[in-house]
Amino acid sequence: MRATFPPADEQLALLQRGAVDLVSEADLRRKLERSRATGKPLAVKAGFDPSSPDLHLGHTVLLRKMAHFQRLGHRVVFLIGDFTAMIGDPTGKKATRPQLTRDEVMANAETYERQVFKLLDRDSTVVRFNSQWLSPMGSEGLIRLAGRWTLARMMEREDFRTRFQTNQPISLHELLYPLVQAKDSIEMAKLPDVGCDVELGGHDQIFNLLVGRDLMKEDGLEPQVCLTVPLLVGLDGHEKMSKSLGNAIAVDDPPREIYGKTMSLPDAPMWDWLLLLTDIATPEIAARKSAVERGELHPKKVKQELARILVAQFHGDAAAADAEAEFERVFAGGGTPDEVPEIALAAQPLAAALVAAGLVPSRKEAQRMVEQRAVTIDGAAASSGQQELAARAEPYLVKVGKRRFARLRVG
RNA sequence: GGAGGGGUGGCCGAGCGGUCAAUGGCAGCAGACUGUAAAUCUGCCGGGCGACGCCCUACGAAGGUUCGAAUCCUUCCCCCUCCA
Repeated sequence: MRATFPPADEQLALLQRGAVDLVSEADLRRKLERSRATGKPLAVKAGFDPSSPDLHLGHTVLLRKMAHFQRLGHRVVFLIGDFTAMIGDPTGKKATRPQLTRDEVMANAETYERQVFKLLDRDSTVVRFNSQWLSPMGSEGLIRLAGRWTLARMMEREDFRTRFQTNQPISLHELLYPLVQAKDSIEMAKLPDVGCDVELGGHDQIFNLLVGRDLMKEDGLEPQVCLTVPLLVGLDGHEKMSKSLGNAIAVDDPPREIYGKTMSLPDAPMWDWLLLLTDIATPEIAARKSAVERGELHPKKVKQELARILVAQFHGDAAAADAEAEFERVFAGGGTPDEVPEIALAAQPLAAALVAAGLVPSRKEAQRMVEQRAVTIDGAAASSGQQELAARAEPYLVKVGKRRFARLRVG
């Protein structure tokens, strides 16, 4: 089957949207033109670490870029770094990650696939595991690989350099990571059913991607084009989105949560989110931004549009509409969510009940919440943590803070 | 291999025998104001309890000295610097 591709310029426009690095544009254009001429789609590589399989919006920036390639008729290779994950990457300072077993890796990989195909087209996606070529390499192969780079060149990488300069530890095996990743590209390029024309990554990956490009050249292979996307800012509006920082929206989050969390995003990063997470045309985003700056458009409106789009992306339009209606009713209207979890408890003091219901982590905390008038029972502020929640036919409607609700059925 | 510096609550960082659950900053939580935005103001910010007092756990780990230790001693683990 000979595919037909749009003109290279047209393709470039989409592919460069939101991109940070593109090395090089000329190479990419050449590859695009060749694939047009031959009808052979490009192979686009992106690697994923299977140690924490919960995808969040930060990952989807990259996945969406992969989807852009697919939309243009190209093929993506979803590379699961099972080999590297089993080594266990201790980069994150103290958090020495537990080594994953084969079974855990496979289970995580499955979880990945389930989430990933919300955004990617299954038919034009190839899933690979890098243990396929890294395992047989052995220590000899690894040493040979290490011999292909120098410390000086490795220290060109910014995070290594700053860690070195600030006397932070750098484990030797961390130095191997860029090389191993490069090895992935080399091996994939050699496999006829895989290939590696372009490698995608977050902006923090640019060094690794470029090592791959260099080593491919050295091996006489056609070098990969390196394309990076920005790291998405998380809900705090400051740090990059990550599960461990608690500032993430997970792909698996329920619709109303995606909507609500999005609405809590500070205004400033909202424009980046529109660019990186939606298909709204760039000029239209700019138009909204200037309208907001002129005071002609309320920023909340724009954020709601963003929230709707994000929910729809993962749960469909109906869910988006529902989430918005719910949001307006509960937060703008001060109402009660229509789905409040109901929890059955024995009669006990309020503070204990809040803990039992999972609304607060400890009784101390419950006590504090009550003292700060943040706890409401049936609409009235609770007066004391010791107050007894007596058995009652009707459940108590309890609210803690702005967004924690529960119906406590006490019997 | 040698010499020296250091490991404190989510992070940074004071304390260096009692008055230390541990100053301060950041982050976080709650309240006010709002648009579940930002900024600002206020309060909270280890846990438990018959609870404005008491108890438990906590200052890398384990022992010890002492009426009493985050603070002193011993051993161990880890990090960093300089020399080789």
